[in-house]
Amino acid sequence: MTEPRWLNADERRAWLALLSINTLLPAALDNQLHTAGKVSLFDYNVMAMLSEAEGRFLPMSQLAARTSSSLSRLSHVVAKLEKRGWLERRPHPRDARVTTAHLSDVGMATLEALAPGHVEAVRTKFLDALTERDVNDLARIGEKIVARLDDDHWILRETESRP
Amino acid sequence: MTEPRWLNADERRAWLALLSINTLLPAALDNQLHTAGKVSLFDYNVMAMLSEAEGRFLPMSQLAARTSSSLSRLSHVVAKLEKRGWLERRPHPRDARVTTAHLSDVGMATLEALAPGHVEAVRTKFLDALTERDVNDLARIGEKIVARLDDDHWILRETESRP
DNA sequence: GTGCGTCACTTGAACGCTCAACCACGCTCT
DNA sequence: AGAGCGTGGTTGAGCGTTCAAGTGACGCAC
Repeated sequence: MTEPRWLNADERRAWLALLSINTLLPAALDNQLHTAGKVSLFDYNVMAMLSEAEGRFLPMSQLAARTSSSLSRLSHVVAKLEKRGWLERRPHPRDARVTTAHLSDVGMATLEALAPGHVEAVRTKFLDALTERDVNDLARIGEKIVARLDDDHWILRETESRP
Repeated sequence: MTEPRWLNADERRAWLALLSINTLLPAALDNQLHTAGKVSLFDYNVMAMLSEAEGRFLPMSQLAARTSSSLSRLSHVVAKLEKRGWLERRPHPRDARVTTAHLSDVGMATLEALAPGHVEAVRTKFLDALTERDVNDLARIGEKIVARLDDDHWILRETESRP
């Protein structure tokens, strides 16, 4: 049983900052989205990911990967959004195990109505605090951390060349 | 109504990475703490902040600030930890409005038992992915973001010289 | 010294998330 | 063809968080 390596000053600063961001930033963005349209940040993201997909639909498991969520959490949320008429679930034609979530026209319209306020909030709460160089550094560092947590996370494949 | 400024490539990368980290990192650390001792990351942090305070106690509102949480959330959690015998609530002697949360000896012992595994997890899930320079950059950038979200957040006063 | 506004918290209900159990399907092996 | 295993997804219970409302206590004005 060897003595653990405690955090040095910079490590502690980085960790505490990340921890704070982690609770403050989602809260701030949730807040804006909730007052603008009774939607959580996660709800928004689910719809945004669908809106960017080919045909505006994705299998549940791929949608879960794109939102970094568990299938269980996603299932509950999709059920909620479906009740509001923003999404529709359909069985996959070739594989009866998979369900695909489709963004409806109403859902797309809702998303488009919410989008400007949301990106504006992302800017004012977060990006506006940073220089261009900071943003670049953060993207690089952030992706390293994501890779450590999930080495084939989809965001790592977005721009990368495939073999 | 002007056209909103959408995110450029780097901004999008930084934002998506932060969003993913935000869900994956707490989940990973929660997991480790929960299997090691039925404690959430937030529970741990509450106790850690108390352990570092003078006399191992803090008024609820200061503890809330140090954990970036609402007073309501903290109140519920402190009640839970108090039931486990790790904390104790006492009225403030001079101001009857304030309650102070005191870390008990049992709580301190629990924290010390959990700490090595926790910092190890912080390293393996997060810090080990980064170079020394990355850690430094992240600390700087992270603090800028925190400042934007809450301009007198306590972590910004830790090392800074006071007027 | 009596209102009256504010501060520091607490509470309960509604909602969201996690975890474990479950079901249905497809694939592989024999 | 059928047994067994892995995959994709759903469900319900339990717990955690948020939100709005409520309770005292302090402090300032007059």
